[in-house]
Amino acid sequence: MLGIPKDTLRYYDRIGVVSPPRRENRYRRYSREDLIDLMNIQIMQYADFSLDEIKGKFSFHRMESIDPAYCEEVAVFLDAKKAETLKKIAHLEKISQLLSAAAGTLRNFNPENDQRLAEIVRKIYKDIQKDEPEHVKEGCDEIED
Amino acid sequence: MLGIPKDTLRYYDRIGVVSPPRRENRYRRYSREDLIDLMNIQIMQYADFSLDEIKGKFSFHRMESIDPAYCEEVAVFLDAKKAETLKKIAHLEKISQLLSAAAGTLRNFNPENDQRLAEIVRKIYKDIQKDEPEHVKEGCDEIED
DNA sequence: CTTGACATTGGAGTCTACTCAAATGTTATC
DNA sequence: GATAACATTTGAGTAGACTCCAATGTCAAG
Repeated sequence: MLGIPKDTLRYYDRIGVVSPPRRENRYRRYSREDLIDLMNIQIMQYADFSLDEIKGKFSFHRMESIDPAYCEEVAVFLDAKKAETLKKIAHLEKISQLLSAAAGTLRNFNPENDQRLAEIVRKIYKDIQKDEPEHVKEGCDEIED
Repeated sequence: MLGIPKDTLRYYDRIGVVSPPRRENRYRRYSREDLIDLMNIQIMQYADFSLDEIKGKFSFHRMESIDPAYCEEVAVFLDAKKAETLKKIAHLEKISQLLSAAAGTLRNFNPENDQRLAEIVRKIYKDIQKDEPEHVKEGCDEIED
């Protein structure tokens, strides 16, 4: 119905993401609620959430009354994810620039293009190093070959 | 020197990404060229290339003269990667909208927010389905519970 | 010559989200 | 009742990029 392979449904059951009740023959029977859960999972996977993050959250439709504290908790979680997403976008935009510049330099080797590329690479290199700043700078002249 | 753990360097050697020559004692000795390769790898990993994609490419500095055909080949490869990157950005922008709308709806449950969220979700659902269109639509009313 | 701190190797483990296989159980049809 | 087409389970395999381990080799200092 949702295009989810059966092995995947069994996997979800195993890890406790969506565990439908069973009939007497032990066959799984998915209720409307379960389907809604599964659709939510599809959406959230599209939005880069891991199954672990998805687990348990977003079962509002199973609740009698809506708990505002819980809503706020989830909203905060979504905000964090959004901040992360914006960071990723910024990252990809830098990559996009890098790729353009690199292709440009490859196509014609003028110093202007080369300059531009070098600068972008330098910026990105700084970004990489600030992500893992535990290493020392010195010693870049110890090679002989 | 570059902040790459030794096990990672050995791994790169094993899979043939960067295989430095050895001394008589079989110890690896990284030349300046190797270092440049490793830096390029860091940059390319930042740009979402897999080690497999990186392998062998981008050893321009080892070449005597620059082969324009090879340059063009790599440039085309970079163009493809850029197109992919732009798609990813568009995807993440949708996600960003989704997350805002979802958080908004959670914080105050007015029909306007709800409407907006529902519409975004609908759009995304279409996107998901066009990515894997092999499943049938009918049969959404076979549940009884 | 021993000790410690490095290096080497092959092989195994990690993580995530499936995906597949083999052995067995259930159900509908002929 | 036999057979096909489903369902069930446990357990293992996949990809990618590491990461860790044990056994062993190399080297400089004391």
